[in-house]
Amino acid sequence: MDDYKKMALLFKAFCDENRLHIIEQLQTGEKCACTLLEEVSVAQSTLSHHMKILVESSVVTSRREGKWTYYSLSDDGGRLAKQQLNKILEKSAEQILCEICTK
Amino acid sequence: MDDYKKMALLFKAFCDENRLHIIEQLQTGEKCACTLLEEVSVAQSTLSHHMKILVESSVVTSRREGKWTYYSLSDDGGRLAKQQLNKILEKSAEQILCEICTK
DNA sequence: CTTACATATTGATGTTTATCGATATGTAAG
DNA sequence: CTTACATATCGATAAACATCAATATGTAAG
Repeated sequence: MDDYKKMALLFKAFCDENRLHIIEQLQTGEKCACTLLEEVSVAQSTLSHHMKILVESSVVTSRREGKWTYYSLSDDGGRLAKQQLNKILEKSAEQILCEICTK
Repeated sequence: MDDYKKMALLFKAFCDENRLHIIEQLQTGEKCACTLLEEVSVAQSTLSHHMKILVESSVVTSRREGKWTYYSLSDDGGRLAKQQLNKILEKSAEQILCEICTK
């Protein structure tokens, strides 16, 4: 089961304080890297590194427009993350039955 | 906002392949450490380390019974994780409106 | 075809994390 | 109060990761 590797990579998006901060900044809409750089106090190269991880995890998408790169939350990525979380936390039918019976 | 630190810690539960494997093993119900040790190919001390992280993230609960420690998925922890994921991925009302308008 | 600017990549460094073997603690049974 | 067994903690090590400054790439304007 190599699904675990992919899933772990997906959740890495949410494992770093700076990335959580970046994601929160994107809640109000698309932002260019230079705007994010003002909000998050890291070096430009560090921001670029985090953006790469976020895009690779599919949680964020990027769009180039001239000199600027705009980032935004991906609906598909969000859906995938929620779906994967549900999947990994889902209990088997037998366990649920078992819990009801022992109440 | 120190919420980020807590949130990052919570999602660390899902950032490691072995921990994902362990969580999946718990989907069918409570299991003792020695059973998990047979499933996941790591040293006993390593398993113990992962179980500590899982319990501290609130995703898993532990229960001691004699010599054995039993672990199971926590409903509260699962709820919290889902809630936090929804929170961090939630878009602002303005952005949603904006997206509708540009369609 | 330079210059200026935005972003990406590289290389180095310190920190965190996963892993293990060895040892300690905690618990039940003899 | 030993012994045996389950789990936790400790100390060391290697791999992964975040971070930065420096440099490269890519793009538009002069």
